[in-house]
Amino acid sequence: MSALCQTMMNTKQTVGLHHSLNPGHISGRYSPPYRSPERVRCMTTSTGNFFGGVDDGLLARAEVLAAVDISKQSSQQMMKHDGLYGHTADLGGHNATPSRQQLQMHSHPSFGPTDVMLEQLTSNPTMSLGGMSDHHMSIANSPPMNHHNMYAPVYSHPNPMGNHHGFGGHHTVHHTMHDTECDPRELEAFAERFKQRRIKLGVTQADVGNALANLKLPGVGSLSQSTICRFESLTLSHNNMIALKPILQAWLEEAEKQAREKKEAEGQGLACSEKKRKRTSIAAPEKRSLEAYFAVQPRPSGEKIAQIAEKLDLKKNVVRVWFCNQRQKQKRMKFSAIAGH
DNA sequence: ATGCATGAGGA
DNA sequence: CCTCATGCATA
Repeated sequence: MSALCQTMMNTKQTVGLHHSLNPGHISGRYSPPYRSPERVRCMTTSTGNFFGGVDDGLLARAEVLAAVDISKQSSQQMMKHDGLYGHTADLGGHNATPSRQQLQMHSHPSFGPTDVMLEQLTSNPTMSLGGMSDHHMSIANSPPMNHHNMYAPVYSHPNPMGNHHGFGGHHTVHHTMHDTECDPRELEAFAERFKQRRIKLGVTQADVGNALANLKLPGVGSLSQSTICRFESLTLSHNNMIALKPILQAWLEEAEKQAREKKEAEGQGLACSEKKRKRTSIAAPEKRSLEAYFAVQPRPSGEKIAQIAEKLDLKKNVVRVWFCNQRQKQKRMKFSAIAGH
């Protein structure tokens, strides 16, 4: 098991924040106001399955057949389906995922300097959902920060020497990985403790996310409520969990320290602009179909995706993204084999 | 808590 | 186009 850990821990990556995000001009999949006309169009007028959810089994089978059929009649080939991860194990185990670095700074144009008052680090019971705003600014990664820790939140360069982590000889390894344990058990325990203490402090997940920026750790900006939530519920990739742990740990310690010393509330006023993104909602029947397709081919080719999209009356990009997200989902800790404890 | 989406980085 | 880390919007 330790070997397993080793193999999947060789991804160091940044915890930077990106997303400069612009208003939802994107691709016109969402209509600005209210309910978008598109979001539910697939519910009743869809291709052929308009059954509320009666026979799933049959439907699923039918869809699978359809999927196979499609690939035959038009592609006549299986393309390159290399996604062999029907077995819930890999988590990037086989592929020594390199790494990535993503850091970029963007501060909200409207709010420059960000008042610093350590606000959210400790919040008193009176209010807890202080900053729902989005002032993600972020990091300026600093090169010289990685200690022995291979999971430094930010790493500065691609590392030319290659094999930094000996996942090749995964067995005699135990070396430098103290505080950044790759042990799922440890992570789980920490996540649990973290949540408990966070709640005790009366801080919301969103607060934590925003407060992270105040820690001013190199390469660490704020995070969303989503991410904090996923960390606590272990629904992040193993590597992601490991990368975030030290950061959240740092916040926790800092917050508890300050909670001890002082108690003062502060709200950071942040107005939100007008940037509403409409979330596409894929109706159940279509979703079931997609799942069926996914079962037989987790990584359909672009052409196949187009076919599926047409068949389900969904935009191709929506289908593509759905598959991407589905694949990612499989790799999340909670459901991956290694997390099984 | 989660579904769908964006974007960086890498082939 | 994919993978991954993340986020907005929403159930």
